[in-house]
Amino acid sequence: MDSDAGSTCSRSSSPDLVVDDSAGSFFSNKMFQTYCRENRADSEAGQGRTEHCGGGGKSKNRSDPDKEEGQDLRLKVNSRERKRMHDLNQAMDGLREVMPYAHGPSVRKLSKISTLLLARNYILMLSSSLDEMKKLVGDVYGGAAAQSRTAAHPTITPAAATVHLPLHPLAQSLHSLVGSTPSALQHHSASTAPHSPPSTSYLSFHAPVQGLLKDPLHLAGSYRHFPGMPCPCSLCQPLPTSTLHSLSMTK
DNA sequence: TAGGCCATCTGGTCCT
DNA sequence: AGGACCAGATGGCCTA
Repeated sequence: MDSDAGSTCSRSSSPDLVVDDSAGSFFSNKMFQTYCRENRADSEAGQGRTEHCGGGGKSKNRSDPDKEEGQDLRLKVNSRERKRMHDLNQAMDGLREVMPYAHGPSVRKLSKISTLLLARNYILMLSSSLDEMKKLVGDVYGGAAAQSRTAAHPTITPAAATVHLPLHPLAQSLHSLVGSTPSALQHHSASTAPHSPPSTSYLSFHAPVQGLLKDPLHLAGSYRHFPGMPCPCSLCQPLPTSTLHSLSMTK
């Protein structure tokens, strides 16, 4: 397809570039070009046919409304499909927003496949961290509760302890998770149990997924981790300098 | 320049 | 019948 107008919207998955697909801009950009091209092609084809048929005006009159109807249908279908894909991309952007990688104008957007793979591993990492934390809290406050009972202190339930005690170190580690947009995950941490400090494991891929990409650090080529800012967080520390360098990529 | 990623078009299939 | 979903094809943009 000739999609010259695609230059204006070829990276339109980000909300600010998404072309309003509603009726107001129905013929904007590519749609307009396609519409013009098809009209031109049709008129040319119509000319050719009339020339070829040698004045078959009747058949032309009969076929044109059908053709226009078909065109309208095709345009409608195209528009719906475009809108569907835009919605999908918006959802993908929403997912990117809550993913633990640096967001910014100088940072290249995660690709779709990278977003999905990172999301998967992020969820797996959070799940295992949550399990680990539950275990730890159970161990610590199981003993603490027994002690408090003997000391006539108010009983602290493990759930309450989960909410209060480990918040400080976790808040720090959360910083490393959310990168430059710590607020992105704040509602998560507030509504769910706190998590243990993240490991770097969520950045790498587990065996079944690994085959999808050339290397486990394929993600690294898609975004920069804390651009321009040395990050002392636990997530960055274990990574060798060379790895961090390969992680960074500017536009 | 090759390869990756993407948007769009298009035809097919399934569902309501 | 109309709409949603899907996958293949195509062409543009960007980066190494």
